[in-house]
Amino acid sequence: MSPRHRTPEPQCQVVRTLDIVGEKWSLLIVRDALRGRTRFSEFRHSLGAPSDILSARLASLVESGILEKRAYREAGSRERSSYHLTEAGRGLQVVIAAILDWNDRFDPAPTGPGSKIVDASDGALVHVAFRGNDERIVDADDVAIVPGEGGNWAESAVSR
Amino acid sequence: MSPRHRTPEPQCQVVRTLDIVGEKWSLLIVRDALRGRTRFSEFRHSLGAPSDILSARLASLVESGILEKRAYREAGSRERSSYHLTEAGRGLQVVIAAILDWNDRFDPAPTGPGSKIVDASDGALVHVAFRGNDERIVDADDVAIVPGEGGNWAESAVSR
DNA sequence: CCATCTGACTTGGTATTTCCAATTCAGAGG
DNA sequence: CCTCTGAATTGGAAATACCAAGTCAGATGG
Repeated sequence: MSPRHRTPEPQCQVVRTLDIVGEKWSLLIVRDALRGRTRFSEFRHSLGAPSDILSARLASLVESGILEKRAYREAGSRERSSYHLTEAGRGLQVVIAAILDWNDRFDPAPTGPGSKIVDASDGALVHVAFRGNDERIVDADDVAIVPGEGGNWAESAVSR
Repeated sequence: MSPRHRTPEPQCQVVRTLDIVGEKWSLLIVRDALRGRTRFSEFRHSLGAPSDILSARLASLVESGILEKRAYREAGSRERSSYHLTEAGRGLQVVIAAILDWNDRFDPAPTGPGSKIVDASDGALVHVAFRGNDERIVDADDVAIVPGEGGNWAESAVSR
């Protein structure tokens, strides 16, 4: 079940991240969680995912520290589990937001955007951008992705 | 082959985007393309993906306007195809960058980051952040994802 | 020309993953 | 007990990915 542990451990951040949220439904669960959903039945209804994979994905997201499992009890029901974003899970908001921005720009839904990102204080629209070490905004055309310390890009099949 | 066209067309931007780059290998191909790779053999070597699915993914990325197919000819070889990012494809750099940032922060590779994002002019590190309508940086804790015009979040299984 | 080489696909068979329906399971309540 | 409800599991069908081998087109070379 777990692509969470592989041999050897990949160094590419994209591969590492996809190992955590790259399986089908995983990122949509995170999106739903960011929308405030916490329960199995809520995810099930809003996503329409099969219950067996939903069950598996929730477990795997808990295992990788994206969600945290808590117990809750509704009056007249037995104890059940709810799933809450951890700090790491909330951190994925930027990734989701980048996806929203990208899609609005390059593949907008005819009915208009399903979600938008706003400043919680005033409701103003917010977008994702590149920021330098100071608070300066850097134009997307001026940034480049270059190898880091752990990066051997030229290697074959190891950049995974 | 094509999840590119579905019934009905999903309004959630995340679903729409995953329909384009959510299949296995797709986003890694984009990452490689951002690193400057353009040829089938280059993708094949650096990714280690099976040639049949690499072939299918390249075709599907071309079809959805992320990559553009061009012909090239190496001295002493027959004409072949190379794959270049379109504007939409280059736009995915922000998404990739957000993933890099997230992974560095919450799941860093023991050997150090495989890639980093820099300002091309001075090589300084650059990060992904939220930006308001002016050039003001908005703290991640102060942003919220809310329904847009096309968003009926409460609905069941339609938020797909 | 016919044979051979090389890189880019295809193909055929197997393994893995997802899907779906039906079932089980754990309590709560009658 | 018997039933109800929501979460999780099971078994089998379908889709997807994987792997090795084969094709195919055009260059090179006898």
